[in-house]
Amino acid sequence: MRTDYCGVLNTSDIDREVTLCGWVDRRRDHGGVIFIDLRDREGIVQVVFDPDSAEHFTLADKVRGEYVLQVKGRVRARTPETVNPEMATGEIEVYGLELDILNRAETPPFQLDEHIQVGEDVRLKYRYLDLRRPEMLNNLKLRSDITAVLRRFLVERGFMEVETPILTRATPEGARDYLVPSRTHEGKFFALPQSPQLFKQLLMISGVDRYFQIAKCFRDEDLRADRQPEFTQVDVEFSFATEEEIIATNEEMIRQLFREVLDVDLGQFPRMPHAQAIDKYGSDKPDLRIPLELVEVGDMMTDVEFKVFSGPAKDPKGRIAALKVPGGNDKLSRKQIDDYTKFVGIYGAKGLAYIKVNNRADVEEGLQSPIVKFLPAEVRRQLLDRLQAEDGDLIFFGADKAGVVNEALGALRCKLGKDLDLYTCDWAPLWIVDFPMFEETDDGSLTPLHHPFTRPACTVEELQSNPEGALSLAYDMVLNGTELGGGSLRIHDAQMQRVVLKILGIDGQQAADKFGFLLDALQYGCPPHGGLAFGLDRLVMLMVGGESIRDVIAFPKTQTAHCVLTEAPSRVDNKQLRELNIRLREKPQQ
RNA sequence: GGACCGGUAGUUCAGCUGGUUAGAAUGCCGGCCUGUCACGCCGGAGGUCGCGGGUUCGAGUCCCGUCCGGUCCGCCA
Repeated sequence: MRTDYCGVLNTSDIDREVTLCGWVDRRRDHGGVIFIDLRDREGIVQVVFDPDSAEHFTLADKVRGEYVLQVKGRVRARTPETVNPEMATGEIEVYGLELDILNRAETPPFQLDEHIQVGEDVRLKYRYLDLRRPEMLNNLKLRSDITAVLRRFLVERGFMEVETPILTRATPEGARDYLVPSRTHEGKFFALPQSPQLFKQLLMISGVDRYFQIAKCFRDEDLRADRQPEFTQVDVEFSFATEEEIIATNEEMIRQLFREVLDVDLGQFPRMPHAQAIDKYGSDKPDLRIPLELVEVGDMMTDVEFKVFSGPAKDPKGRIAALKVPGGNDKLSRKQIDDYTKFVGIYGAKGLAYIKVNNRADVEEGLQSPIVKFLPAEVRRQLLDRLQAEDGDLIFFGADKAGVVNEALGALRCKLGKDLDLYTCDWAPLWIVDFPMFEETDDGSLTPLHHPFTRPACTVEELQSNPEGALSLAYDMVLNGTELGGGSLRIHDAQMQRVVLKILGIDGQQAADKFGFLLDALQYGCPPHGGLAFGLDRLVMLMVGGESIRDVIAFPKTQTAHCVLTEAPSRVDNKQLRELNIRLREKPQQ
């Protein structure tokens, strides 16, 4: 019977008899002594077979090749002069007494050494070997620990885990759905859930007043390093709770998670209104580790002889913001500034004006910039005062539609933080609150900033008279510039729900078609309720310090939503297609 | 839908302005040595330079197309 893990053995185990199972990680044969680095999910230990051991000869015959082994042996200290404490195999070794070869193995297609970076496609094709690497196994283990802590936290507070359907109904808005054709209902389709949102609201009506679920969600949109087509939400909902209770409970949950898993105290999370986040950071998920802020300077630019500035300054939808990089003169070369100009171009900025503050006291000669000649001395002085600029500072400007300025300077702020390593702390959590209810799309119509079931922070009458100005009772948890989770109080009143849908351009008939079951349900005594959902993959990624959620998902997809390992998606038999009443337009190529 | 980076040995990469037989490290195979630990030494095998087309006397290298992997914009209520 398996009793031990290689990697957790230490000096306190000396003289213990152990049974180990694992893979041969490396093998050496020195002076008749055979050394095997045996790897299991916890790490590696060196097993020694000396020539006097009967098992030695079993192995010596087969000293080539790869194996899955079971070893019985005794833990002992290494002789001090031969121990290299920096080596992965540590201070102890196992003296092998018995050896069973459980299976043969091919040489792995790539080396599992930690110091060799292997390409993503090879790793994914042989994911089962990639996961054998300690850092990947550690990521999976941490993910398991994290869900264990979250489950325990929620269950202890009376939350009930309820599973909701994977085969469900297409929702008309939001992301593109993954569809599943129905065999028994010709021409009809299930959709995979983008989130359990509506089901958890229905559960509130059922009286499940504290619900949670660790739920798979599916969205057929293009992938990113932090976006996979299937991902996991920690979904939580409360009946009869205030926004304050919901925020406090979830904040405590994340705080406890960090305390237990990482031994990190996150402290109390600050709260910031959405409008302030946009003003100061150009983002609704600001990275507060970076001590840079956008400063509004549009008011002093309305009359300057520089249309790039005066235009947006006079445009009610325009914005001019400045971003001061303290000491940036020395830190940033001309080429880097050019690169940043290109960088903000990605977000639609047409340029990136800047001023180098060489001598703050001399506004005539002390400022170095392609644009400073357009600014009167008085404006220069005002500008330097407002930014509290000092000699050596570099000031970037964004001037455009507000959306472009926010996107561009918000992204530049994060890039500068990273490039110049400006981080002031390891963890910067916060809540974003007071979201607008709607945002305007390009064609002038309104779309929900959160989702159409979010409760407005106003009455039906106020909402109808000024929908653009309405705020919602929504909140996002942000950590280090990543949106970890978001939620809201929901609409529990059928009348309010109809009004919101109407503002979104969904009339009664459409609403009945699309959300009829929800509107019906709201009439049967829906308690006031609200909740939120965390992106588990992003949370785990941040906690393990990963760059991509692929590193915390056992079997992720590539950027084209392809599984290199199973080669899914794949063609299916014509028989299957016929049963589903699907005919392909073109003959599939083999 | 778009921008950018990459694709050369099992793996990680080098290969300049086009010019002999495409290299290194590591892994693999064989031998030697050795309480070694990213051991060491000697030898060997291993490549349709992603694919297709074009330019050229000549293409890994230049051009066009395409596929794959990645980063990002759009998209992601």
